[in-house]
Amino acid sequence: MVNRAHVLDAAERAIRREGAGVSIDAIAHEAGVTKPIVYARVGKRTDLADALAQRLADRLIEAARTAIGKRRNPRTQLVALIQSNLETLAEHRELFLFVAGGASEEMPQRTLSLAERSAIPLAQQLAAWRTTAGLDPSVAVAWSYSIVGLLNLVSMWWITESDQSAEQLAEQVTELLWSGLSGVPPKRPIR
Amino acid sequence: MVNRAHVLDAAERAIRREGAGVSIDAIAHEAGVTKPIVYARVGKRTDLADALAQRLADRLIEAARTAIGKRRNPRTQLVALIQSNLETLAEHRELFLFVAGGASEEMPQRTLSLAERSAIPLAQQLAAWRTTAGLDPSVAVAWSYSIVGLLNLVSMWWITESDQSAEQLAEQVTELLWSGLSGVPPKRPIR
DNA sequence: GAAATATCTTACTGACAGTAAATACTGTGG
DNA sequence: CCACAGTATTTACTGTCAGTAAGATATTTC
Repeated sequence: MVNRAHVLDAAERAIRREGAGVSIDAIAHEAGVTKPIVYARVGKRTDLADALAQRLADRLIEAARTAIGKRRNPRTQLVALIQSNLETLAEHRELFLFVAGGASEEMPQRTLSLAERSAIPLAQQLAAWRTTAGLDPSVAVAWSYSIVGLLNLVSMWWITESDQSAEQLAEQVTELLWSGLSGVPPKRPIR
Repeated sequence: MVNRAHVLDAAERAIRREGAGVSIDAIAHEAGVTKPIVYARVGKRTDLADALAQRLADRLIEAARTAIGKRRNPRTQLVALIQSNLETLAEHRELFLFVAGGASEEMPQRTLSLAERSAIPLAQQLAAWRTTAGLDPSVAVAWSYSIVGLLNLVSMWWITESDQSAEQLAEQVTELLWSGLSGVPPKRPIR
C-alpha cells in the first residue's frame, strides 16, 4: 500500500516541517503508517539518511545540469554550477542538515556517500579533460572531493550566516577555483 | 577538584576510546566524576562539542604554523599547510568526527564554529595579501570558508577511504588551489 | 470456509540526555 | 568540640526515542 518512495517523500516533508532532529514516529505519522513500516521500507535511521542523501545528490546534479544548460564558456559554466549548488541546498536546507548531520557513529560514511554521488560525475569529467589536455588524470578524484567539500561548507555558511547574494558569492568562489591562489601571496608566509 | 580542562581532557580520551557516539556517562566515568559534574563544567552535549571544536581548531592552526615554519616559497607553504591538516585530522580522527558529526539540530552552528576558528586567521592573511596586491579583499571570507571546507572533506575522505600518501594528496590538492581549473577544460561543457 | 501466509499494529525494551532532590563535605563563629 | 550555613557531589528520576518482538488483522490459496 505504501511503498518506499511514499515513505521517503513523507520523510522529506516531516524533515522540512520539524527540522533535522525529526523522530521516526513523526515520519511514520506523516506517511500515515506506523513506525515498523518505516523500518520495513527503508531500514534504520542511517539507511534513511543514505536514501535521502542519494535523492539530494541527484537533485544537485540535475540542477547543475540545467543551470549550466547551453552556456559555452567554461568559467561561466563554473559560476552557474556553484550558484545552482547554493540555491538548491538553500532550498532543501533542513534536508541537507539531516543528511549531513545525522548520527555520530556512521557519520563519515554518510557525508561521504552524499559527497561521492556528486563527486563521481565531476571526477569523470575532470579526468576526461585532463586526459585530452595531455595532463595526468589521477588528480581527478581528489579534486572532485575538494570541490564538493568546498561547495558544502560554503553553502552551509551562506545558508546560515551570510547575507550576500548567491550570484556574488558564486562569482567570488569561482574566482578562487578558476584562477587559484598563485597570484595572491606576495613573497612571504602563509599565516 | 576537577576543573573544566580536566573534564575536556577526559572527554577527548573517552572519544578516542569509544568513538564519536560516546555517552556523557562514559565521559564522566573517564573523568572520575559523575554526570552532573560534566554538565556543571561544560554544559550540554553541544557545548562540549563546541569546546572541543575550539581545541581542535587551535591544534590545526598550531600544526599548520609549525609545518609552514621557515619555508619561504608560498606554494611550498601551501603544500605544508594542507599536509599538516591531513595528518592532524587523521591523528584526531574520532575527535574530528565527534565535533563535526554531533547532534542534528545545532549542526550548522557547530560545524561552522569549527570552521570559523580556522577560517578567521586564514581570512585575515588572505585579505592582507589581496590588499597589498592591489586587489579587492572582500573575497577573503568566502575564500577562507572555501579552503576550510575543501580541507575538511578531503581529510575525511582521505582518513576513511583513500590509501594514497598524505604527501601525494597534499600535492594534488595544492595544484588545484594554487593554479585553479582555468587550464583544464578544453572548450566544452562541465559534465 | 478453513488453513496458511503476508501485513500491519500494539506494546515493549534498552539506552541515554538532561535535571531535581537528597546527601556529604567544608569552613566559620561560638 | 559543636552547631550551622553554604557549597560540592551523588543518587535517583523523568522523558524521549530508536529499534524490535509478539500479537492481531487482512489476504490469499486450496
